[in-house]
Amino acid sequence: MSANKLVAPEGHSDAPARETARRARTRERLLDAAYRQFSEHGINGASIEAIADDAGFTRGAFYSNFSSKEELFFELTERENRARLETLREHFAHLVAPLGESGGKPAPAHIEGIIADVMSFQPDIRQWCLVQSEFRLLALRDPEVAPRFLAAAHSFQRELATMIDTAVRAVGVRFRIDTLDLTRLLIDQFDSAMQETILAGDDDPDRSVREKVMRTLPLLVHSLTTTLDGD
Amino acid sequence: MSANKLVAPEGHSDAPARETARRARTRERLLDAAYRQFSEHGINGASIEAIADDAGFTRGAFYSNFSSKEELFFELTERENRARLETLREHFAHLVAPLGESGGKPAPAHIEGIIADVMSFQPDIRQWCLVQSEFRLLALRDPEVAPRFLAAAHSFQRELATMIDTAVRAVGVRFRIDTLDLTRLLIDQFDSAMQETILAGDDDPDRSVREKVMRTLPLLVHSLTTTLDGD
DNA sequence: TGTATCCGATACATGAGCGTATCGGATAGG
DNA sequence: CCTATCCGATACGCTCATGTATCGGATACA
Repeated sequence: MSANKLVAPEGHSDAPARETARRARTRERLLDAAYRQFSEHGINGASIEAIADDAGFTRGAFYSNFSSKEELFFELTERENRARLETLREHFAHLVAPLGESGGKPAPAHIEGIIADVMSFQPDIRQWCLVQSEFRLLALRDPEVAPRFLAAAHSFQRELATMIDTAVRAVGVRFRIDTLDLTRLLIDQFDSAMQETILAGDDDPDRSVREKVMRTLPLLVHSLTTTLDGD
Repeated sequence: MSANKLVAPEGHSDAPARETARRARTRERLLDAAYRQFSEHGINGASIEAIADDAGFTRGAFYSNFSSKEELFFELTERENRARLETLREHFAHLVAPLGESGGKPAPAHIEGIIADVMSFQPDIRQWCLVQSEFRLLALRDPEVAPRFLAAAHSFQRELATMIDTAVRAVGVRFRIDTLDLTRLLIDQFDSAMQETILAGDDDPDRSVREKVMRTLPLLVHSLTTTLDGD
């Protein structure tokens, strides 16, 4: 019975972090494995042993790093959300750079393409969609996790909304509805396309999703936009 | 070791149904219990014993009526889908009756209200949403169940699309996009509102969903419609 | 009312997953 | 190189869910 965690190991520092590089690595590997297992079997269907196995460990490693499957799941969603926001920002930066360079405003008709570009760049669509669905379902059932899910969803929505907003301003059009509402609408459409694609058993899901989105999004965006000069 | 099912009990009738009223009742009770249990704990989280208990039986009754939890789940979704389609049709019939009676066409501006009415009348929103989400997630993961889910979803979409189509014709407007696409869009919006409502922990979900839908749907429908006389 | 059949209850065996206590190799610090 | 500590592996006991085989009461029918 060791008293490792019971007494703070630091004398004067208030940083509780006592993480070895080794520990961090195994945590990452466990998270990676959890990503695979959760997306394939769901949070209830994936056993702790299966996750540890997939990561190349035994359950001992798991219990040394996490206290429960839920904790692991939430850490996973946080990590992935961070990563998504990061790639989203990067991708957007690459997109708006040429807009400023060319000097003149691009054709407003291209706004749909820009929006589609911003949203379509989602690597690993399938796994992400599955884990996200699992997260949502968990949140729908359990009032305790609902705030977590809503926080993640909202932060993503806000981020994307400001991006769409600046892109739209740069192009010189406005929407007839609140940008955040529109963003939610677009996200819903995107999610729906993702799910349909997966359900159809389509290979190359990324391309298929983009095609699906582009089938209705242009008219939708067009119908909801107006130029800054009037109607 | 009885040979009940091994030999067809009928001499000349080709109807394989040998269902007692008793048997049918216990099946219904089991399905009801499964509805509650699946919506609360998910298909993986609900044990067979819990379902049987909830129905007031033991597992013996379950195994006497179903061969697996999946079979039970699919029968449940089929039963509920039938019920949904039924109430949808009924509700629509009540809605269009006054349209024909009054002789004149109602104001096209009311088309959004009609659509919202048609879609909003969904009893037991919460449980249905949860089971539906579970079904979708299962289908996303398992290519074997994807067709089942798609079949149910598409039949619902088609039904609703024809309803919207006739309602729209009666009112005298047209959509600028394919009716089926629009229907899907509306269903997505409706589902999204349902989920948000549940996530917010709102009581009286039915009212809340309708409010949410009405916040964006009118403008959306308006932007996508055009009168039959031109633009 | 008597009897054959149906159907849900009960008992049992089995396996999977979980959490903990403990061990031993790896690693960092001197 | 030596030692204290860390951390993942192993072994154990336990609970819960499953599937089956069998039993006994209910039900239909004469």
